[in-house]
Amino acid sequence: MSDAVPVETRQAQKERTREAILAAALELSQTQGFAQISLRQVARQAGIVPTAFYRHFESMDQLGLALVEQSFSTLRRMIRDAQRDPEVFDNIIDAAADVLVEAVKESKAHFGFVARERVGGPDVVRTAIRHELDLFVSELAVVLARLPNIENWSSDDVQMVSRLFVRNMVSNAEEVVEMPDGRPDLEEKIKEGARRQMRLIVVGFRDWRS
Amino acid sequence: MSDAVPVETRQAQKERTREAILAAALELSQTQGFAQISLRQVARQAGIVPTAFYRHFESMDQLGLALVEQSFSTLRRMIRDAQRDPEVFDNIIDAAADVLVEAVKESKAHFGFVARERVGGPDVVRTAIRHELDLFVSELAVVLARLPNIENWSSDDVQMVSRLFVRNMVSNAEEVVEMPDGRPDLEEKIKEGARRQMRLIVVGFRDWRS
DNA sequence: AAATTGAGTGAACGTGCGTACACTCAAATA
DNA sequence: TATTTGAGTGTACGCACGTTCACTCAATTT
Repeated sequence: MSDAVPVETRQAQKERTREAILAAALELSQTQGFAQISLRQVARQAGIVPTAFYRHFESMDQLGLALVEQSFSTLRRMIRDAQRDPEVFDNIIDAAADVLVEAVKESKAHFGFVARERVGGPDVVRTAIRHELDLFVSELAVVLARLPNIENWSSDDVQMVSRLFVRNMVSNAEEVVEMPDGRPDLEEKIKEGARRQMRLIVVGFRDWRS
Repeated sequence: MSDAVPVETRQAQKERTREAILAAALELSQTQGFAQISLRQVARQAGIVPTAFYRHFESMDQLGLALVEQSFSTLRRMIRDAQRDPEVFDNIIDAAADVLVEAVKESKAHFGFVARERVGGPDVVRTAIRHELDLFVSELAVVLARLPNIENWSSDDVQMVSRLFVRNMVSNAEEVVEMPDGRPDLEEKIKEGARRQMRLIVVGFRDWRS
């Protein structure tokens, strides 16, 4: 512990390589799916030798779990930001449709990862994603329960509606992810579709009897 | 062309092997996903030598497409049968929920294949499944358009609702497929959830304004 | 009865894989 | 300054893969 030229390089360098591995795996997953990419491909793309991979993850499964974590932290931050917006409380539907399309466009890779590996990934990854999505449904249910039309519903019903919303979110995210790049018209179409679907569900709220 | 002891064995034998290959691939797909099973695994499970595979399919991709076809023919037969049932017209919702759970239970493997490979499969398989599902949405839209509440909707709206139903069908099918085997309670829960979701959407119909 | 066909065989190939092991050499520590 | 640490290297291994090719031998055709 004394004077040294670099402020902190060792730890930071390691972190940078770790990020490179995560980024490489995320990119390769987009075209081939996480389950079919190999440790060697990831290492090659990340610019390291295969054996160096083990300094950061003990297996591809662990790398997959790290990607799940990264993806959901992106997703949660997005929802948290959206909740701060006062417009959201007034008009959840249009806001949600906008937020969805915009956020997904920004984090295509992470949304795509979740949508794809939720059903196509290795066992351990699938399980982790399902668990995160279940958490997400419950979190959204808490938000929904405070909305005007819903405040005196049974909690079972609120959970169900929350599931319906999340399910649609995942589906719409799939569509955005599959969307070709330079097509703002398609984007607007998906947004409009999401808006209608949500409005339809919300209109159902009004006449709901359990 | 004259008398022979066997009635027809050559062609039939070939067909049996083909079915064995399809069955083997379907079973292996359930645990690992179609994209990660190998030609040699399929051959092994089907009881043939790897090279014999090529007598029936020119590649794994072609085998995948054959499985898509098989799965959707199962699915279509199911819907056709359900439509004959007069109860369906009176009470689509409960009927659909019942039909869904029962049919999916009966053809778990095929539904699972569609749900899984729709997003996780090889490119060519994904494309084929999406195309079939789009067809399916349009077919369902025709049926829906004849229902009391909907007959004077715009066709855009009907398509949208049809998409919503198919989307939910796929999601619920996923849940049934993931369901552990000896749990009739879970099954009833999923059925009830599907019923509620569809009812919610239908209630929305009544107050719908485009 | 003789000739043809084609589903299934079995050995062999080149390739990419995961992982082991012994290594280097700069940053971190003492 | 001398020592330790640990991220990244390079070789080497055994294995499963897709595909090739020349083959057998029973059902089918002539």
